[in-house]
Amino acid sequence: MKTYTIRQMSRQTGLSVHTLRYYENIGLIHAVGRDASGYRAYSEADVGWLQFLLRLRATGMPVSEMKRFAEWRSLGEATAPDRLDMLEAHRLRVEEKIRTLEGHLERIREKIGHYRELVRGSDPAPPD
Amino acid sequence: MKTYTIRQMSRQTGLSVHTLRYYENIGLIHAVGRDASGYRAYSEADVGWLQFLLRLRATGMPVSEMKRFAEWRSLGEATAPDRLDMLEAHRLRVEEKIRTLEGHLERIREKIGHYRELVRGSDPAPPD
DNA sequence: GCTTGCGTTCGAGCGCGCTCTAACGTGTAG
DNA sequence: CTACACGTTAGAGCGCGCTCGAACGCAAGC
Repeated sequence: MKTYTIRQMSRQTGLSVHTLRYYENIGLIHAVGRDASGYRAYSEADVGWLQFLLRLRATGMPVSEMKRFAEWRSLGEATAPDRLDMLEAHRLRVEEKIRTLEGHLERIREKIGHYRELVRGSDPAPPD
Repeated sequence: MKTYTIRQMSRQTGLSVHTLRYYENIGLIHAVGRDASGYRAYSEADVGWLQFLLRLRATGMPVSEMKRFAEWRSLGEATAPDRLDMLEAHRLRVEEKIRTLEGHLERIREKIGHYRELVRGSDPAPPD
């Protein structure tokens, strides 16, 4: 069974080694294996889990909530409904966030339109 | 010419009065008028500007960048091209961000699908 | 066997964007 | 004239999510 050092893990996930240890400390990553000399030995499953965590982070889930999720996960399948609820709530928030961003984006485009006119209008010596 | 107290402004924008003063301190809002007793008297233009600032914030522009924009704005029309450039760069970032979020969202939906199966499968006594 | 490099823990520090406190001035109602 | 709400400033403090430093251990090459 292939394992990864913390450095390899850092490269795989883009997280710093500091952050990897931090995530473990605060309970986001549970029970990372150790090799003979006490070094962390991450499994493939850990890679997948971290990538999932990063997805949650990237979509704006607060670390505190990710912690709850991680806790439930470590408690086994009985908590699957709770995790499902959390994910669905999160999905709604992300969908809402995208809609909001799209609204803002449209207004920013309008603003850019105004600026384009302004800049074009005040250009010294327009071509033709 | 209608003006607003800081409290009215707070209600209009959703920013706290603390934050309104903070924004002024750090240079995001320039030259707010004062009434006879030294109280801030925000103009309609200030409202519009703040709403624009909030749009930039909500789309993830860092305050430091907003400061540069505000500075340029206070320097007059000559800086319009700079502001246009900044807005276009920002627009690209927002568009990219939305795409990224949509990608993550899709994977989260898949995860939810897996959880639904898991939860459904382990349900005690499913109906029919 | 010593250097070099990667690993360990624990705890302090930091950057961002606010948020709040203290001490004090203003203005209207009773 | 007093109460009380609302305003002012300068500056300290905070919550989040890392990020880094100090002091130390293990291991592979010269």
